[in-house]
Amino acid sequence: MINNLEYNHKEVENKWKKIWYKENLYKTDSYSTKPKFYILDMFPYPSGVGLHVGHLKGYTATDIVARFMRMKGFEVLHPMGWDSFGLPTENFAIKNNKNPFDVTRENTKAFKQELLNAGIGIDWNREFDTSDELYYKWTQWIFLKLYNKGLAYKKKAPVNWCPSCLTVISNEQVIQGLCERCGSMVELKNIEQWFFRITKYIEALISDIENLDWPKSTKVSQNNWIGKSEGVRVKFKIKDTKEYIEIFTTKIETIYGTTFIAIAPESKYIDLVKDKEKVKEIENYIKTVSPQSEIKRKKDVKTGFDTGIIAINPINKEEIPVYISDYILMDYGTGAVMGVPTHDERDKLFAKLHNIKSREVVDYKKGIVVYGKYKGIAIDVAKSKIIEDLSTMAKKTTEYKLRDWLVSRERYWGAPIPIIYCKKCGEVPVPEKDLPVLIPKDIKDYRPKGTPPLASSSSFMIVECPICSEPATRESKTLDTFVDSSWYYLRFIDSDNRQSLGDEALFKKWLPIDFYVGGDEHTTGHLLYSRFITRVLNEEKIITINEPFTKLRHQGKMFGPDGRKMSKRWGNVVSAEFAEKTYGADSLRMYEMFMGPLSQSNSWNTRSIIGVRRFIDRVWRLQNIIDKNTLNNTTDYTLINELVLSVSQNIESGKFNVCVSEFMKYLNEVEKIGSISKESFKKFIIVLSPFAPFISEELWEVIEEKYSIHKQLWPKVTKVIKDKTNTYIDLPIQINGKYRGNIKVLRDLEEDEIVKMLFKNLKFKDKIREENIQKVIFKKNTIINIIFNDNKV
RNA sequence: GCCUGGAUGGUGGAAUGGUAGACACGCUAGCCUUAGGAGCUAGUACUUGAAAAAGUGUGAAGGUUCGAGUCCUUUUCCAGGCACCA
Repeated sequence: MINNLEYNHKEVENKWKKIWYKENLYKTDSYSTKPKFYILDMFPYPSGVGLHVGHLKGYTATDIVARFMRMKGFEVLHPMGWDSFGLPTENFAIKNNKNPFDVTRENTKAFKQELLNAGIGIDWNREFDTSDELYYKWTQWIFLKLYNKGLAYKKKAPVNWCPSCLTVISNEQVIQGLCERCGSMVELKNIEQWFFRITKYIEALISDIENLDWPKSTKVSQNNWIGKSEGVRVKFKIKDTKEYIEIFTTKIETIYGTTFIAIAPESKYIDLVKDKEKVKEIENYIKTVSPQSEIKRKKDVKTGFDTGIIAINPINKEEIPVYISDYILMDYGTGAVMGVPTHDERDKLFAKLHNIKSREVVDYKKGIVVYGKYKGIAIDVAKSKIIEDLSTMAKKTTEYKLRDWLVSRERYWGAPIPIIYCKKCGEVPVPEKDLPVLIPKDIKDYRPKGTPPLASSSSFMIVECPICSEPATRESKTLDTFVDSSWYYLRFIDSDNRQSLGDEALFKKWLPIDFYVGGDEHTTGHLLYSRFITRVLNEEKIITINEPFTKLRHQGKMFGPDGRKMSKRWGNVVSAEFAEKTYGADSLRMYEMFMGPLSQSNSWNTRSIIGVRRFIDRVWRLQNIIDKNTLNNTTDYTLINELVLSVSQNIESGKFNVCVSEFMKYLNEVEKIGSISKESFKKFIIVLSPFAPFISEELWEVIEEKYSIHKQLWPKVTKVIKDKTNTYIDLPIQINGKYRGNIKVLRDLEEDEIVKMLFKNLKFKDKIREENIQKVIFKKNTIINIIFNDNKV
């Protein structure tokens, strides 16, 4: 038997986590008539490193909210799954000379055990991982939906190639020119790849983010990534020909200052050069700059080459030179710019290097044009006048930075793209009845080689054409793991469904996700892709929502005790297992919440967790001072009511750190009193249970209540009663706006009564004179501020 | 360069425009103990003071207000994101 002097977390946790799991305590009834609440964590890659204390920060927060909402009478869906396809798992398998299938099984098992150890309340009936055949069948099915709508297409284009991962990666996976996963410098390669047409939904993605309850910074970053800008395309005629070069600018008001044109090395305008000698020289120049990644191009040196072509500025017929330069990006605007050295830093650098003249045409401080036809006119006015003057040579347009999503990968561990190539019929989608297209297991060497590993399996590759039955071959590339994670939140609603992606009525009932928690590193990847896929599935009438995540919050990072990112390299990883063994899961959970606001990053502090552990021990000892006679004690009643009220409010506003301090304050008060009524004790452990599920369940049993505390309703908050202990309050006194102390007054006492009291009060009467009062500011039961018309106080 | 957050004791952090520093860590002193990395009590922003108390104080400078950590303007520094996007 567990004694009541010392809290034995190991024993208590072992006992309850088994019972909870066996009885599936957190099972969600899909068809419940209660109001629904769908709360979700960004599901993890089950990497081999195991779960560290940082992972648990977000999971604990969602667990607290889930438990709170459950007790508030909601049917709560809080599921968990594993993002097991993709590079993290595959690279881990390669490194350890294992098979990705086995690695996934081992790692998900370990992760799941850690979540059980931490007392995270999940409905495990709905668990899946993205490499399950039954899951990726529907990933492929979604691909086919997009294919049939013309939203999945193949094209040859310069794409990002990671020379270490030996695959292409999407723009979103390139961080400052480096591969997100391995940090290698990304190269540009001109190869054929599969894309999803996310750009078709670009305006909806911009406008609909507005009303979401998301952190402002996340909304802003996503919009910056989409990068909408309004401007003008202008045609510059080539001298002595009928040809044009079209440029894009957002500052049409500076067109009078154009002293050159610059085009990208990949630009088709290079064909305008007819001189054979020049063409050769240009080809040599291009070899030195292209194709290569942006980071390789030095930003302070803007190389270039004079093409010899002369362009004519349509606004003033000036003749200007056309250069090729590596600072012009092919895939933005028209791949050509008008060079205005005075009003653009990059043009200035270029002009300086190539001795091109410049001219100031606009004064941005004064907001007026200072050169040309519209000298002295406000910029806004001049803009539209110039566009008018250019007439057919100019066209207002909108440009975006966002490109279509590159989804194919030259890797093994992903969902095969369900396409068949037939010599007769061409590109043929795999019929729905033939899904899933399974990953071949007969591949000896699945490591990346630069060509798709799937291509080495003849049993996989050789197939009958679904149309003509002639021999055909399969597409051997696999899908980006972000395709898997762009729809996983739907599958939890109906995870066992074999007939469809999910039941329509259940989708309608459970979507959207009411609360979503995860790292902010997914802002321009996962979160954007999910919004896109949600829109497509809405158009296909599979779901009825446009936006998947109504409310989103990010958990901050957990750094090591040394303040650095937790990493094997620094030896500063604090494993969840270690923290649980030493201090107990409840202490760990409460400490993670107590450290500060959820969104804030913190360093793990091994010393500080002691404080929470002490609190847990004191909660355990509280059972010794339960007093049946305290039942009618009004202080006891007031205290617990205030606690319930405050914890409710602070959970709702996501201030879990304040909740923990409220529990501590309450305990301090109760210990001072020396006893607690059984009713208050029950309420106390109920409101504590979302934070510390183990000790509260054990104490619930100790006081002989019926299993389980986690099935109880949240205590109702009754208004704090006015009673004798509450009649007097400490009213702060300000004199000339400065705090001078408190006086004890009757609750609800009016202003003049209090002023009278002050003149009699020993502490204040010598400092103030009645005839000098200029003004009194009074807020009932809050503050009184007396202003004197002399400065003698 | 652009965007977004921050800046409060020795530390993590509290604070609907109304007593700044709650709560906790650490530290100091005392008690208890064979022992303490256990427990209990008291103290702990800074300056002056034995104390009572007084003055100062939320990165800096202004402003609004009876009253500002909180609102407004300017500015410095730190963190994060984006970045040759015309």
